[in-house]
Amino acid sequence: MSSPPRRKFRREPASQRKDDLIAATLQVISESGVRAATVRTIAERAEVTQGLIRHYFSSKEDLIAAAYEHHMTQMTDAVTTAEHVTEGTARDRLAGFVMASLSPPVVNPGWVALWSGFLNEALHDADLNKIHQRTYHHFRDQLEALIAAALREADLPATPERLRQLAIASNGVIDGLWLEGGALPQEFATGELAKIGLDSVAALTGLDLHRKATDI
Amino acid sequence: MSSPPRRKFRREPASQRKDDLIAATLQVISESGVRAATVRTIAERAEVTQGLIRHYFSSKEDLIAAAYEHHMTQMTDAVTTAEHVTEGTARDRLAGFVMASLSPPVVNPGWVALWSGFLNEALHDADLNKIHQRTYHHFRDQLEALIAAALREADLPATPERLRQLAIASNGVIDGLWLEGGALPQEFATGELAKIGLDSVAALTGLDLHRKATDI
DNA sequence: CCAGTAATTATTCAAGCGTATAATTATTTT
DNA sequence: AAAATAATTATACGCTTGAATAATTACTGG
Repeated sequence: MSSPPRRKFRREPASQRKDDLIAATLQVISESGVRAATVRTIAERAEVTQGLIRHYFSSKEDLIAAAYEHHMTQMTDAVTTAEHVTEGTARDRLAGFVMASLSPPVVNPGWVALWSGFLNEALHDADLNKIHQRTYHHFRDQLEALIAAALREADLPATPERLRQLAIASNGVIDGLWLEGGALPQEFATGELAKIGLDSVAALTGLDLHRKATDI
Repeated sequence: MSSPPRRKFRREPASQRKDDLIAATLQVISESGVRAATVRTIAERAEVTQGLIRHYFSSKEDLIAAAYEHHMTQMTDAVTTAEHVTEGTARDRLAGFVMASLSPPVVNPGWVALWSGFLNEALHDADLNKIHQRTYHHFRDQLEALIAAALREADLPATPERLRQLAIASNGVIDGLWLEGGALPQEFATGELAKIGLDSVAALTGLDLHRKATDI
């Protein structure tokens, strides 16, 4: 009649625990999809018991939203802080932005799984929809600013309307290629998507994105 | 102690019933996401009892796969059989293909919900993954054939490699814009996405897709 | 080093899940 | 019109789900 000993545990700072639970959520969804993201599976991945989730998040939905926010921030940051995106000529920064968006670790089946799972939820959940809307705009606005700077730099003026269309189109081709590369990794050779993406944004904007500025 | 009367029903041809169950599955997922697609919810939508699903499909997973296949076929067909895509010059057919891909009913939140939900499942399910791969290729191959014909028609020869890249890029921008239009419908004016898509494919391929061939 | 606190585990609950099987009834066959 | 058939409903089973609550234990401030 001996009951198993109560499990040992450590008390972690709240922010650390929350981050761990968010990380566990992202791992589960990226590996097994949204349907697998149950409180028990997530808790197991985080090596805690399920009750703890409710101690830090008011509901599972709340945790999912936090994980969504975290993932989209991480993904945008992975692009905007990548090499060649933070310095150099505007043209080089734009090229770096496109390259980073279409190379590992941004192109990655797990991240596509996260993105598709969250999007599917966002389409019928107002809270998640807001996150989607906000992060979409944030990414596109960054891209539009880079395009605007590169065009100005090349003395190719563009009206606000045309700038908007270029940003939407460039964002579209980046998104589409990113998605295809993550969903069908074996389909594309190393660097192929990045090259196609760079060529495409160049063709759309009329900019030459290949030669480094210093080579001119 | 009177038990409620047993519910009346009609016997339908097997193919009709299967189609109804598939249609109900698509309705549920498009309205409420993959997580809402339970056998009971689907059966209720199809106005039958849940046991019937197992009479026609060996498992819920089997029904989901059938619904996926059905939806992707329907979506591709909606594009490839649209007005201006089946006849006219190659350039007009290509333009019609792009326009149809980026206009209602193809651009539609419900269809994005279906697409994202199925993709999320496909990323960790071998059977669904095959459907994804096959339907992706089918769509892209159709697009590549149209681009090839339009380039030939305009005396702009392209190597197979360049043709592949143009198809990937064009497919990417169409997918990306389609997705954004379906996920954020209020974001774009009527016809805006179709215009941007047409401009983009024109810029990518070097073709003028706006003037009708007869106007030359 | 002890008392207080709250982070964490453990347990419980009602509802929902996919599936299996038995009972019924609409339709077809003879 | 009766009998056979199979489409459909009804019921049940074991498991999982998100959430609520109770019991413990690691840590902190005195």
